[in-house]
Amino acid sequence: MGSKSTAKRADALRSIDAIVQAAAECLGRNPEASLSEIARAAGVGRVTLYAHFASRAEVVDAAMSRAIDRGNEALDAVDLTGDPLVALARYVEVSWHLVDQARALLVAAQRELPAGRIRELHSGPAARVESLVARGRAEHVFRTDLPISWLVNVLHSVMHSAADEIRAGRLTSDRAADHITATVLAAFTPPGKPVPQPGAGA
Amino acid sequence: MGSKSTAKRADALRSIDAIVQAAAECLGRNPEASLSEIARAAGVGRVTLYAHFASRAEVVDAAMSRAIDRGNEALDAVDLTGDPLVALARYVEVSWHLVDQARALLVAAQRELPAGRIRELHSGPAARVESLVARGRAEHVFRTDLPISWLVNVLHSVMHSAADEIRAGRLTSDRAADHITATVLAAFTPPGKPVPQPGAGA
DNA sequence: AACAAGTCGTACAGGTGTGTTCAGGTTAGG
DNA sequence: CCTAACCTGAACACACCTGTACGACTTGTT
Repeated sequence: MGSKSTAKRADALRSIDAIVQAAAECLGRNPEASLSEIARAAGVGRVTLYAHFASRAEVVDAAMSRAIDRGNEALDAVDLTGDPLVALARYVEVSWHLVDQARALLVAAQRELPAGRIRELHSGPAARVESLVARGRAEHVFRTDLPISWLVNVLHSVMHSAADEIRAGRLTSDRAADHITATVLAAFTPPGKPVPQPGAGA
Repeated sequence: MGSKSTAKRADALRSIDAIVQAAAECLGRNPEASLSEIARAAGVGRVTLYAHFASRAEVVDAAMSRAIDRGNEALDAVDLTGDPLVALARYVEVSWHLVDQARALLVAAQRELPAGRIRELHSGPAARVESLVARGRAEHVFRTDLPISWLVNVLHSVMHSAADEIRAGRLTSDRAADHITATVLAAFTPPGKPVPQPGAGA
């Protein structure tokens, strides 16, 4: 495709980037942040924002896409092979606070974007966890008496739970990952089998 | 205190009740439902609402208080003594959809009411679960390597998780309680001990 | 340098929600 | 039955957000 016709100026690209970044931050704090607020946080005029994004939905979409891309990028670097227990711990370590920051943003997206678009954006990261859980089940490490979708949802719920506890001042960031993995690994253990202990390898 | 001076008419009391009830329903569906919407749902003029509640915050507070009271009432009828595992299962059975309905309402409250008020309203139900979890820990049935507040939060998170799954059509209401208890009991199991099986009693 | 692209503040129009006021109709309760 | 309390729709003032239009100024690119 010819990229010559729409040769944007470096100036404009900088503005767009600042806007998307500010949108991710503002919407991450408050899903109903106004465009004025976002523009101000980006250090640009409100009119400039409208010069690059036709509607609020476009801004939300851009911010959401950016967050997903960042997340995918970080998760690509994580080794999810080997012992499912260890792999899951590695996954949690990287993604728990990513998921947290994206939560409020997701709320904004759910109100501004069509459901299909949400699913489209979310399908990438979701598939990663689902296949890991499926593998753990096949290897008899994770329980099979509950649906995969349920287990994945529980994982995300517990990560959100950690974010809540931190906000409430009842948990420190450095202990969050440990709490999450300890909880989830126990929740994923097949009935009758002993809950894995932190020290015990394999 | 003289209650004679403010002898409200039966008419007014009926209106107030209708408003609070409608508020609980509307805010339960949508945390940012307008007062017009609530008044309409209550079958009452918008002005009438303002005759009884000075501000939006007062309406939210009344709706929230009502929901908490209802919840407390229902929970008072639940026997939380005996085997903590069974007691927890009984608690989940009654409260999981109660918690769900109150969730959106809580979101509204968090935006309209001071944090202290929220904590005040929420302290009653919270104490109940906390003491149950504490007892389970004392009896070596629940894990002690994680804080009580964390375990309680996980319980609530998993209940929300179930509500999400139902809304997404991946879970039916009748199976929700089973999924929740199966998950939470495993999550609460001390490391090294086997996770309880549904069929196995005591 | 010079033109186009970008940015800016201001201002306007349309929409929605919040509180308040007012005059007139309805109903409960002594 | 009769009064005061209650309900009502309509209307107003205020605030905020969205989206658009305009003229003037600044900046990047060639």
